[in-house]
Amino acid sequence: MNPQAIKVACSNCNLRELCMPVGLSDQDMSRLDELVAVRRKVKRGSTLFTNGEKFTSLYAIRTGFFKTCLATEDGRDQVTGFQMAGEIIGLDGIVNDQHTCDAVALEDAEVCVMPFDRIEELSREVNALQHHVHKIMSREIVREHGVMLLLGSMRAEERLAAFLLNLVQRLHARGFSQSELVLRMTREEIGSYLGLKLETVSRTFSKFVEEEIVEVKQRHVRILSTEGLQRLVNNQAHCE
Amino acid sequence: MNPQAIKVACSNCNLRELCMPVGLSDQDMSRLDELVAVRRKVKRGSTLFTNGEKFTSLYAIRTGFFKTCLATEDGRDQVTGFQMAGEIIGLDGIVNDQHTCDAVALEDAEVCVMPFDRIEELSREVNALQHHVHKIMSREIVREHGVMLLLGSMRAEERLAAFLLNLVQRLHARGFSQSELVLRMTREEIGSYLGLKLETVSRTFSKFVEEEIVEVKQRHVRILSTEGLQRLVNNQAHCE
DNA sequence: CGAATTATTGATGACTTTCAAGGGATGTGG
DNA sequence: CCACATCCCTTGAAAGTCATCAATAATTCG
Repeated sequence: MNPQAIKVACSNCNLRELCMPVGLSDQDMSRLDELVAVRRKVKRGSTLFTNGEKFTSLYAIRTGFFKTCLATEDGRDQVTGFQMAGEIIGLDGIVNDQHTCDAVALEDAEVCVMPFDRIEELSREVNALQHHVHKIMSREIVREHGVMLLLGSMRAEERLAAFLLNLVQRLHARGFSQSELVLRMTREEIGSYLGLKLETVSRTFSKFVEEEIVEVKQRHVRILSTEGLQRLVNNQAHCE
Repeated sequence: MNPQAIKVACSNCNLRELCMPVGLSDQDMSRLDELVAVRRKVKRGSTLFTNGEKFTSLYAIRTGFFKTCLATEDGRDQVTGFQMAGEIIGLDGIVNDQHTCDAVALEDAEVCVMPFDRIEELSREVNALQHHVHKIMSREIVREHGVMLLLGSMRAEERLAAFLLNLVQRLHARGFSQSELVLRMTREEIGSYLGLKLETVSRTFSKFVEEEIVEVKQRHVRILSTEGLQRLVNNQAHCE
């Protein structure tokens, strides 16, 4: 059986509270089932879309873990985000009808493909969907403001602490532990996201271990003191 | 006469190509005139909206110049953008029905107030408006990706060069010079946006002057070598 | 005109990067 | 199932970049 032919139904999806509007009538909900054209599997290491590619759809992550990253001709490189189940990617492509970054699966993944013209069509008829789409985009804008604050005003320790707290909080919202996590990305990818070199990320992890804030075994991280991380992020030391 | 009572019409506005969809029928265009409830004047130094304030409207800048900035309780501070005539601000407020940053006028300004529920209503009926709203939000997301690249991977000179090029390019799109500009913000505000201290911004300006890339007299900047700035931004030196 | 804000410049120091080397982990093919 | 190649991570030493502290000058605004 072709996996792409599997009948898709948001109304039955256990992630729907993450990607869909809440409080829909049954009628509206069943209309939303039309949103997802197909599902698509993406192997670890391969791309869901790439810079320059024509934009057609938004993608809701069902399983797996992605990074989005910019690569300029002159060799600069920036991870702009890490995305997990229930999150929507592809918003960058709307403005110029083509994607402006790469979305790379960091582990085998599956996404729901939602053709954007269908989203716009349904949005005109289902008010809750319309508003939901607006909220998703606004949320991404606000998230990026936070990253700008991080990159613009935090030191290495603070950045990594904020990063870990953010990750674990999102994982917890998905039913995972509040204190344990498995990083799906390399030190280099973390560094790129945080505006640091991989050695700095590694050293900062080591420092946290020394201070008994976390335990680290390669990509397995156990947070021993959430407050310790919080204190770092809220540090007043470097502010006027 | 109450200035807020002035009859507002996007269809006659000389900025409409900047904030409105293009290629509308006369009929749709006249419908869009309903979008703008009133205009509002904002004195230099005062805020259009502030963090925590209830979100009601998006704002199209008619005249003047704004900064948007985040301020956390622990004293961190980050300018997230500078906005000029024809640009839309307030998108951050949609997701949680309240603004998450401050919008401060850096010179006396006037904005068109567009109640968001009216935008959503009209969006359902005028497809071009719906798509335009999506594009504006997507554009903001892409812009922020660019800022992340800047903050995450560029050195001071490169950041300031990119900043100047971006500013002058936007001003040029509004009919101003390609080579001369008046900064509306302080060195500290530039620094906050670029993740640098004001002294570093000042020093970097001085270095550019020494290298005869720009002339600087306080806030008046004349670009002598756009290519020089471009070369800095596209520098391969710090990339793998 | 004077106070306050803004900008410049120098000296010093902190933090991060760069360069380098070695150890572990992972995965593939024999 | 082991061996080997590759990738990833850690750690040290040195260098570079930017921040901080401080003093002065220029400008703006009431």
